[in-house]
Amino acid sequence: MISNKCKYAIKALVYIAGKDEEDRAILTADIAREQQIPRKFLEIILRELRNNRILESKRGKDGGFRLLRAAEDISLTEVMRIIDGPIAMLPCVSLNYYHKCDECEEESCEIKGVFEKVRDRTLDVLNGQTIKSLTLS
Amino acid sequence: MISNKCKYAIKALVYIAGKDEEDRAILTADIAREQQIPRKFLEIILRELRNNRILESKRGKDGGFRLLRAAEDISLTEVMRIIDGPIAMLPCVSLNYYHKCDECEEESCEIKGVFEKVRDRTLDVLNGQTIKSLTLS
DNA sequence: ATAAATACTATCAAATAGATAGGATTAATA
DNA sequence: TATTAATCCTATCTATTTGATAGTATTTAT
Repeated sequence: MISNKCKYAIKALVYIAGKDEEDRAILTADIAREQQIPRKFLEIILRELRNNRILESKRGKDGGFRLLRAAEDISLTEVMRIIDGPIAMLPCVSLNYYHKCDECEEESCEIKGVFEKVRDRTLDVLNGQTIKSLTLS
Repeated sequence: MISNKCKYAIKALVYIAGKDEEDRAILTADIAREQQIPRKFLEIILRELRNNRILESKRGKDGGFRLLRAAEDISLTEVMRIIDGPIAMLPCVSLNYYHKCDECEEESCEIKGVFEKVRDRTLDVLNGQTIKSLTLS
């Protein structure tokens, strides 16, 4: 399962992308209210997205958040990896967070192959998705 | 990611299935040693698999564990669901552990569709797999 | 100055992960 | 019946993650 935090992050980004034509920074409070996300928790999430160059923020009056890039250039997998880390089901088949299992040798691992296939089929679905494509659905 | 516990469970079952022709109960200590799994932790896992009718156990001298069903009748998903719970990435798309998200209405959820596809492609891979098929790979 | 926003720091509670310890119970067998 | 070898059970523990809240500092437009 993805975490609530990750779900909130995706929903917040889709919400911001949906307000794009308004040409103003989007408020944490608005997102929190509309998407039913705990406000202070959302603050943390938005700051994390800003620190990872998904969002830009402006402080003070008329402040808020905007997408730093076009919505079609922000992939779903990028957001998921920032918030939750690996997408793969085993560390030893992760493309972005690979590390060897302590207890087993990969050459003789009986389960690695299956989870490589799961990873590939999962990425087949996720790789095509962007904040833009989610906004349209 | 699946938990270590789940990985241990699968590996233990594959190990037991591999010793099938020997017609004797398999010891926790042997599995722990061969598969490099912490022994006391493995005890808990094996008991849990027994409680869920995957394994049978015999106590006392000459005791140990055996598969309760044929290895080809124990699916990978069944084991994963016993140990880790849902396979899906969102509660609202889980087939076996469904529950509605607190904060969103499913009819208007922008992300549900994608994660339904992920679930389906994941199960396409996992559903064909059994403890037997893993033993052969 | 004031108001309105994000930024930051600290903290917290509950759940989960990943175990470990120690003794109770059961069963085979000498 | 004593011994040995195994699972069973209960309790406990530490660290991490999840999901969040509180309070204050800082920035910015007007």
